[in-house]
Amino acid sequence: MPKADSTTREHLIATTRELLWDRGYAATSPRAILDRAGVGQGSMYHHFSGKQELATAAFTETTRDLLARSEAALAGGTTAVERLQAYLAVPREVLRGCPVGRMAGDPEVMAAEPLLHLVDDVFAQMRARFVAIAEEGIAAGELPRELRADELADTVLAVVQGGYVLARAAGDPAPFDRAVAGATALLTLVGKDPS
Amino acid sequence: MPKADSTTREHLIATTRELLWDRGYAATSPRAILDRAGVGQGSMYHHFSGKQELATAAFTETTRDLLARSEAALAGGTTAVERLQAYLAVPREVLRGCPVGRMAGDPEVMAAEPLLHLVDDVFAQMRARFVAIAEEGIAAGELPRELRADELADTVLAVVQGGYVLARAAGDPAPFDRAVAGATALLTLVGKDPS
DNA sequence: GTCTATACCAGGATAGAC
DNA sequence: GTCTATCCTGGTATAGAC
Repeated sequence: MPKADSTTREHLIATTRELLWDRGYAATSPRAILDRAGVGQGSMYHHFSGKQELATAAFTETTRDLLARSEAALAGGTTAVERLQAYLAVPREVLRGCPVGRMAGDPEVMAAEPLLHLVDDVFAQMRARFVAIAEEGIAAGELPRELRADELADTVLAVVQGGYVLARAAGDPAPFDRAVAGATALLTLVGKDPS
Repeated sequence: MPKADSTTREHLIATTRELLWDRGYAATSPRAILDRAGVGQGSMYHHFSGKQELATAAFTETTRDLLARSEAALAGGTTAVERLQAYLAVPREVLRGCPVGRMAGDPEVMAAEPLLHLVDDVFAQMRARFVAIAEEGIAAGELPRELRADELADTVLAVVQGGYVLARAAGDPAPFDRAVAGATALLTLVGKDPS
């Protein structure tokens, strides 16, 4: 496999990643990808079987990157509360939406097994990570025993995903920022006074 | 305007409401609406200028209903914490998604001014309601003064909207339920001990 | 008012030349 | 490997009969 091969292929993937993020899956047409990438149809159908396979390759990279950056953020604190707050505080392109969460609402994604699985998998991995952190916090007495680790994990995930929804609806990142700030404050309050 | 007029019109609207909820706007074709409603193209284009106008009429009814039911839930408690928790506890068809929030992710909705405005407006009204409730709670000493009412309002909204996203990604309502339960627990904890 | 027939454009995939 | 031409399908809207 020559080097030139990989170059066009990677270019198509990079272009597709951008479009998937901005428009979702259903609204990203092969034509739009090819126009933006500056190549003809032949290139795409040479490297991939079609739209779905290209999108899957592109989205696989996107999920890898996102998980890596989340992991980096979680490493940024020492206590459980600090680490969850560090995740909430990650800088995000709010109005562009979450590159992963956006896919969950796309009806065509629901019908495309490999894509659906990737979305599911990202959230499952983040959830597992957050559950472990919350459990440590509860065990260490940093967080009240009244909280359940699995519930808190999904609450944190949901605040971020829901914040994106609210921001997009308003055309303004402010609702996202407020939602995150509110969750951060709640964590600080319950962390301050473990019973 | 004769009665028969209104009947077909309302039938089209009701059918469209169902499809918008299940598939979103972009994925709801006039053909699908007409097939399900059992009428021809002529009926639709007689009563409405096209897909967008029909969808706007249908979605207007959807937002009215949703706001009414939210309002009913908020009336269900006495304290601020109880009222926000009552909203979180409203029974929802989780896997079907939020009929309003789902629209926020639809690229075609972003381009359809009247629809976008309706989505924005629903969240704005709910936010205003929640802010008022949270302010009362803080003023009454039920909620700690460290919390900001506007932030808490969006956090509650975001938990619900994000819960839908997580549930759809997983194909399972459990993440929604956990997210809501976690938020409910946090509210109880901060409400128990106002500083 | 409602129907069917038609028109037009775009999405997605294939064929075959270079 | 990549390009262009072509094909088929379905979304959306219009025309005109009943």
